[in-house]
Amino acid sequence: MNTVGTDGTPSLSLGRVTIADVAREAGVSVPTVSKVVNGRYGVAPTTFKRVMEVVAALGYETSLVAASLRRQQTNVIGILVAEFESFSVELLKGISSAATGTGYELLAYSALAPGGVSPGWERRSLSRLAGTLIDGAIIVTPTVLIPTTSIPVVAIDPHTGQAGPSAIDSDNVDAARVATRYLIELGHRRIAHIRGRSDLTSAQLRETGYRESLEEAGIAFDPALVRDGGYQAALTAEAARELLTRQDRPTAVFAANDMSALGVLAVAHELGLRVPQDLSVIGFDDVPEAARSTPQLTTMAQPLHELGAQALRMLVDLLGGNEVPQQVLLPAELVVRESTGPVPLGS
Amino acid sequence: MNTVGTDGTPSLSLGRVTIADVAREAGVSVPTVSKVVNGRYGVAPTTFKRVMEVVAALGYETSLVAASLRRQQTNVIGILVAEFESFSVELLKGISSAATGTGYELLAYSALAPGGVSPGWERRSLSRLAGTLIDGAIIVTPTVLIPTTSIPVVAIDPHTGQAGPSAIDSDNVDAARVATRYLIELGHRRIAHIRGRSDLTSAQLRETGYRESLEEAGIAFDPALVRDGGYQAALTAEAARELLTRQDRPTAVFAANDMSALGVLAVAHELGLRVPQDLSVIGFDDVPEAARSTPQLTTMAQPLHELGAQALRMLVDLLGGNEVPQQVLLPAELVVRESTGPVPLGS
DNA sequence: GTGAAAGCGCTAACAC
DNA sequence: GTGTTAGCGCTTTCAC
Repeated sequence: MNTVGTDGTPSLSLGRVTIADVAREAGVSVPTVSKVVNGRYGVAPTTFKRVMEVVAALGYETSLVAASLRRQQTNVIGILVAEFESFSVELLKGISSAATGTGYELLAYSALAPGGVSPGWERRSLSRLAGTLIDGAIIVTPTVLIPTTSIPVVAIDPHTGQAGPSAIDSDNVDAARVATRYLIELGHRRIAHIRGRSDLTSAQLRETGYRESLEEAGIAFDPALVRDGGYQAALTAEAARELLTRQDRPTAVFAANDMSALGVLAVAHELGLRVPQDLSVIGFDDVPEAARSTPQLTTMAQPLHELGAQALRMLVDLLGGNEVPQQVLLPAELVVRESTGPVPLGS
Repeated sequence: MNTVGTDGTPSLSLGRVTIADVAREAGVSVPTVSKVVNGRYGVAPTTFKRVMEVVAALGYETSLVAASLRRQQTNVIGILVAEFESFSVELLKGISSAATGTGYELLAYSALAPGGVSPGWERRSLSRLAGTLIDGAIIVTPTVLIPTTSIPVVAIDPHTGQAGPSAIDSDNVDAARVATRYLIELGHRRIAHIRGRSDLTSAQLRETGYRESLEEAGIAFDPALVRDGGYQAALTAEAARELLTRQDRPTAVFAANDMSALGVLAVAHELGLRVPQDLSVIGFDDVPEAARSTPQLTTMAQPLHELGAQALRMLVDLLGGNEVPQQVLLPAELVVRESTGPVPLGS
């Protein structure tokens, strides 16, 4: 990119300043500049000084790409997400604060598959980045089981199946039990459940918790009250419409996550049902939107920041050659807001 | 990394699968694999098929790093942030949704300077990534004026000074006027202002709007009521303590952003001042925390998602060789919650 | 239609 | 102390 004019001075081209530009300008070889820049021993003080001056003057900064191609280590941790939305971004905040001071830089990557989430995005991203750009990765809600890879990996909200990477998650069964039990305590007996993404353990475990609480209360499980929402508001809408237009419609809905719960709220509104007078809705996650909806959403709050922070700490441990647990479960907490209330009279 | 056993089959080493592994396995040369993978013309159908099969079998994916070192273009857009916190992360959501379908991938990068924000982090990150890893960049709240660089850049909440890159921001002067005017309408006359980061135009313009509204209402500007908060809760605390322990303390505070406003709320609580009965507080940004504080924060809501989305669209335009405006201003909106109220009797 | 050679910017080994 | 050589994984001429 950069060229040298006929007078020998570097031209002010638009390209990036390379190590060769610095070497030429300082009158030394490329490896010498490399040594100076990386603080290696074996450089004369005067040479060191001269090179540093040129580096400063030219504003040279080593290219992450070139360096990482050659080196085995980059001190960069990758966070792989399908897209940047409420859930992943809350985790990111926790990861970021935990990463401060560790010496690692953060690279959050989203391949943004056109046409929705394409299964296997994380395997693809991982292959593209691992071994070169990043030293380790945190993968958020993977769509496939991550194979044992070249670099340490930690999953948040992991995929179903055995033998995946180390994973962090909320105690989904317990949280789902608490959520369902809360609705039961409010007097509800016809409680629907909007399932999450069936390939994630979290979705399966939340359904398990739901069923367990029903059973515990002696309420027969009714398959007609369980629908798929895929953790997305849009996918939930149709399911909710079916559920809420039944003649024996449920008086309460436990949605597998907040996005789904918000989808239920929208459909309820559209059908003229008042929440919580006619219908109670409880979500899961406590993303920021939960506190901003009308009515505000009652939900099982996941410690999203802490989930992210723990994942980062585990990954740093792994990177340091330490052993880490195969699975860590953090407790979720019931946050009562406005979308839940006593069962309607006459139900 | 990958080795070939004495029997000629590739060993199952832990390293990444390289193009050479695929070539060897398929019995073709490396360039041929490259052509197949990149869909170039001039490959026999049978060869194409065989290579693709090996690619699938081995799970090969081209390395972003190696490819971008050689290529001039990567189809990756970089988002450079100091750290992942409420503000930057809300922008990220907007950027992400606007980027879907454009064919660009997103790489959000945080160098996480140890010991707080180090000035110039974005210049450093940009140098490390530009020209190789990313085709263009969006820089959030830069700490220095970004020089004209090798790649297109768009700034959100730009640095002061002339001739920076194209920038997106809220209409800060107008928004600050609205905020201050609202407090005045509530009867307040002793209105303090916690300034933002003085190197950002947003902070300067918010102070300008504040002063203009005071003047408009015939209230003399009192320098003693203006303190620095640096857009951070922690930095704001001391300033707020000074302000609120004065005998002629203000009855209202206009904080330059929500983090500062939250800092004021904390100090007020600590001093036993009731908000809004004893003190009104208004913030700026409307980050998620604003709706979750006690009391909930009245604030000037920036269209954070839209700011991010616009930035992305501008960058894509720039990347496409189109002209874009030097500056785009989006309107902010007053969101009244619980932290503001009429001036206390007897003040 | 295919492969040999060169080179992107950098760092690691090893001469000198 | 410093420079020469090699090579990371890939793409791009350009012969054959």
